[in-house]
Amino acid sequence: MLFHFKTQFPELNVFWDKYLEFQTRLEIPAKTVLLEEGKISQQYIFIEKGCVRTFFNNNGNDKTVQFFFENEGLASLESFVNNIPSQFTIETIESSVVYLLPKQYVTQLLHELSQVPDFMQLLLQIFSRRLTHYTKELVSFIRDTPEERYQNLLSERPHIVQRVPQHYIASYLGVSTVHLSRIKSKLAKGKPHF
Amino acid sequence: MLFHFKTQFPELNVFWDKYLEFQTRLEIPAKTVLLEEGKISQQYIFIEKGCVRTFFNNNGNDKTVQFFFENEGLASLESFVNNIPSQFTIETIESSVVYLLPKQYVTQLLHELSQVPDFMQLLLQIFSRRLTHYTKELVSFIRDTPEERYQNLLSERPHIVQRVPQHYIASYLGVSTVHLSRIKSKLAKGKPHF
DNA sequence: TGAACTTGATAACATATGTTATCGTCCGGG
DNA sequence: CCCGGACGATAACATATGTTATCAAGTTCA
Repeated sequence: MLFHFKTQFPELNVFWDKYLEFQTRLEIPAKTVLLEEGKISQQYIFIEKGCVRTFFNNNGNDKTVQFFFENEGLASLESFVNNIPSQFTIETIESSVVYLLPKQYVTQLLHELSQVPDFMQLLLQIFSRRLTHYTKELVSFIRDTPEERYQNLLSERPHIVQRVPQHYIASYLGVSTVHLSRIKSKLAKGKPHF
Repeated sequence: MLFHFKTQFPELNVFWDKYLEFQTRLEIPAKTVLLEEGKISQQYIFIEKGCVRTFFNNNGNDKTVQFFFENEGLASLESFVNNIPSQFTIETIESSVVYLLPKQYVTQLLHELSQVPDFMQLLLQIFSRRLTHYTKELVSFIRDTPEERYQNLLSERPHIVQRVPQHYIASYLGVSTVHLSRIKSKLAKGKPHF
C-alpha cells in the first residue's frame, strides 16, 4: 500500500498539486470494487469521503487486511512498482467519493520527487513506517489472542469498530463472526457499562 | 530488516566494497545475541557462516519471525532508520561467523548510493520486495492452517526445516512444539516414504 | 565416561475456535 | 407498508490447538 504524500509531507504539496488536474472524481456505492485481486494496479486511490477495505479471497471466505478512511490514499504498491498482479482486492464499504490518479502520472510524480534533495531520506522513512506497520500486524497475529486483538482495536482505533460492519472486523481479526460475537459478549459481562 | 546490497545488486558492489575495511569479523557460538529487543540497532550484520533468527519475547515464550543463512545480511530497519528500539532480538542458532558494519558507515554508504542515477528505482524495488515478503507472511498467517504453513515451508524452503531445530520451527509457525510433532506424525502417516 | 542439557515424540486432558443452524432486528426499496 | 436482505446474537456440536507430564535418544563438556 502506498501512502499519501500530501497529508504526510506538506513540503511536497507543490508536487502533488500539479497532478490534481489528472485525477478523476468518482461517486460510488458500497461494495464497489476498485481493484480486483489478481489484476495489475493502474491507479492511485485517494478517499475524499467514505471508507474502503483491502481483502483477499480464501475459498469464498474473505479475509480483510486493512481499512482506509477519509483523506487516506492507497494503491497496491508491489503491483504498482513491479507491474505484477495485486494480492488484494480493494472495495468500498460505504458509499464513497474517491479520486483516481492513473499510474503513469504517479510514476511521473515519483520521478519529479526523486529530484528533491533528501527525498531518499523521506522515502526511507515512509517505507520503514510501512514495514513497521506490517511487522506490527504480523507480530500481533502471532502473539495476541483474537480477544486481545479486538481490545487493541477498540482502544487504539475505535473509529474502525464504530464504523465498520462487524463481519468485516471479524475477518480482519482472523476469527469467525460467531467467535467475535462471543468475544464481545464475554467482554460485556466483564465490564458492564451503566 | 535490510537487504544485502552486494548479493542483490552486483552493479553496486563497488560502493559496498569501499566499506569492507570497516567491518568487524566475529566468530561466535550458538545462541549469541547480536541485537537485543528494545535496544537500538547499531550495525548491519552480514552472515559468512552459520545462521541466525529474529524473534520477540512473549512472556518468556519466544516467537521466531525469520531465519537468515550464509551470505545474507540483516539489520532492524526501523531501528536503524528512525533510531528507535528494535522490535526483535537477533540471535545465532548455530555457531557462526558474521561481519558487522557500524551504522555510521551504513548511513554513509546509503548517502553515497543516493547519488547513483535511478537508485530510487532500485530502492523502490527493494522495499516493495520486503513489503511483499511481509504481506505474504501476514496473509499466510491469516489464511493457512499451521499444517499448511508447515507444508509450504517444507516445499518452498526445505533447507530451513532440515537445518533449524524443531522448536524454532514451531515458534516460527506459531504453534506449540507438541502440535508441530502432531503435524509431522500426521503427515508421516499420510505419505509413508520407503 | 557420566551428568546435564537439548531435542523430539507421545498421551491425556483443557481450552479456544470453527461450523451450522436458528432467531431477531433493522433498514431500504418496491 | 411490507418484504427481503444485511447484520448480529446465541446454542450445540465438532475440531484444532495448547498445556502438562513423561520418556527416549542424542550431544556437550568437564
